[in-house]
Formats: sequence, structure tokens, C-alpha cells
Amino acid sequence: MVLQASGVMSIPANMSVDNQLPVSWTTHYNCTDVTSSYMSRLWSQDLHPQNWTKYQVWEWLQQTLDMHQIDATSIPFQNFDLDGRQLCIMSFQDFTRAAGSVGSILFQSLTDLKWNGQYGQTDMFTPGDIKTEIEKLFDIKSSFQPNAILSSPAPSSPDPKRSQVKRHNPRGTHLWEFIRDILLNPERNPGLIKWEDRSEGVFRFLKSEAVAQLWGKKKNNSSMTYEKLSRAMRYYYKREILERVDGRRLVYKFGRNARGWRESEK
DNA sequence: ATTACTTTTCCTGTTT
DNA sequence: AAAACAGGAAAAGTAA
Repeated sequence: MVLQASGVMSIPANMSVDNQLPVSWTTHYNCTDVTSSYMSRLWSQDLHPQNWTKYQVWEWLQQTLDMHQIDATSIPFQNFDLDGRQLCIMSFQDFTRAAGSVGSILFQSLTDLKWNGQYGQTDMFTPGDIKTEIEKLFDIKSSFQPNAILSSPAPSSPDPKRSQVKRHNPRGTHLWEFIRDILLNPERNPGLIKWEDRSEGVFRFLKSEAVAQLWGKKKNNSSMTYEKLSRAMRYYYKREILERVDGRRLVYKFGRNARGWRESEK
């Protein structure tokens, strides 16, 4: 199942051992004419975005966001789990789909790099524009199919007006949420966990090992046990997701930082 | 090949 | 004695 290090796109050996690669796009400040021409020759070959590894794409992302003072958490990085070849066949629209309004900045950055080997030639993002772009971040809608980019480089837009999902955390299966959701679905809870005090958020494991198995199933880990699950539960005390209930075995209580378990806020 | 954060694994000791 | 509880440590995952 491990696809790591598959030679889908082979990288020249001299590239992987070259220690100056990571800062290639920052070296332009102190290039002399001689090195400049040398660099441009290098650029057209080894350093062209087309030949970036996934890690180099990752670095470019960090650099570019940082350069524009954009919070890295604003965009879904998983949409850029790509190597240079894949990155370079993305259209402007693909960037927009993958990173919302930040996509245009990234697209511009990449375009500059592809044509000039550095930034600044066609700087359409003045400070004023940057501010505008950052402001736009607040109403970014982010719901994409992670595979969409890979499978269709420049598809006709299936949804021109993007989505309306605003929560940046659509996932959310932490252990305590998993436990909570079992409690909240009595019909699908075959006596695994039971409310001890519904309004106080106190509950008790009835079949501790069965719950552990179910948790393991969700995490694709068949060796999960209550012993290990409970260790994770104990870590929640410090974070006040759970409160301690001592003296009563298999009994826990939701804390101030646990959300969505009350009848009212459900 | 990064960081922050959460969970898993293992372990030693204590309590019920 | 058996099952839980307690946490320390560190490895392993995971998302951004």
C-alpha cells in the first residue's frame, strides 16, 4: 500500500543532492550578471517549476503565502499535494477552486516564476491589492473535491459560483466527538454508552471494549483497546474537554470545551 | 522535508 | 486477582 518513493517522475540525481535548491527563488537579490545568466540556464532546466518535487511545491506555497502575509491556515494544503508537473498544468480556475481568492495570488506567483524565474516583473499585487485579497479571505468558501485537481487539470467548471460552505473544519472526528455522537444516537447505540446525567453531561461506558473496537474500526486500527482509548480520554482532562469523575469506574463527564452534547445546542 | 497538535503504544504503579 | 485509573515518554498520525 505504500506508494512512497515511486518513480512516477524521476528527478535527476544532481537535483536531490543540491543543497541550494530550497532557496532558489530568494537568491535573485545578490545575483551578479554572470551568475544571473548562469542561473537562468539553471532555471530553464533544473529549477523550473515544472520540475519541482512535492516538497518544493510545498516550500513555494509557504514562501508565497508568507510573502503576501497570508495566514497559511487560510487555504487547504491538501489541495496542493502535487509535484511541479501537476502544478504547472493547473489553470487559473483550478487555483481559484483550490484556494479561493488566494488562488489568484498563487497563480500569479507561479506564472512569474514560469516566465521570469523570479517575482516582481508583473507585480499586480500592490499593498493595496494585498489588503483587498486578505479581506476577501474572510468570505472564502472552501469545499473542493481533493481529486478534482488531479483528475481534471482544466475542466469546464461544474459549479461556477463555488460553494457556500463556510466552516473550515468540515472533518471532525476526534475521539471525544466520536463518543458524543454515539451518545446522541440512541437508536444506533446498542447499549455501548449510557447517559448517567444527561443535563450534566455525565456518561458511562457499558461495553468499554466494544466501544474501543468501534473506535478502532473508524480509525482502521483493529488493535484498539479500552486501555489505550482511555489514555486518550485522560488527556482530555487537562484540555477541559472532559472533567474528572472519580470513584466511579468507566464514568466520564463532558467539560467546558466539549461542544454539541447538550440538548439545547444540539 | 515543517510545525502544531492529537492519538497510539507501552509502561510502571496505584486503586477499586 | 482482575479490571480501571493515572500519567510519563515517546512514537505515530494528521492537517495546515
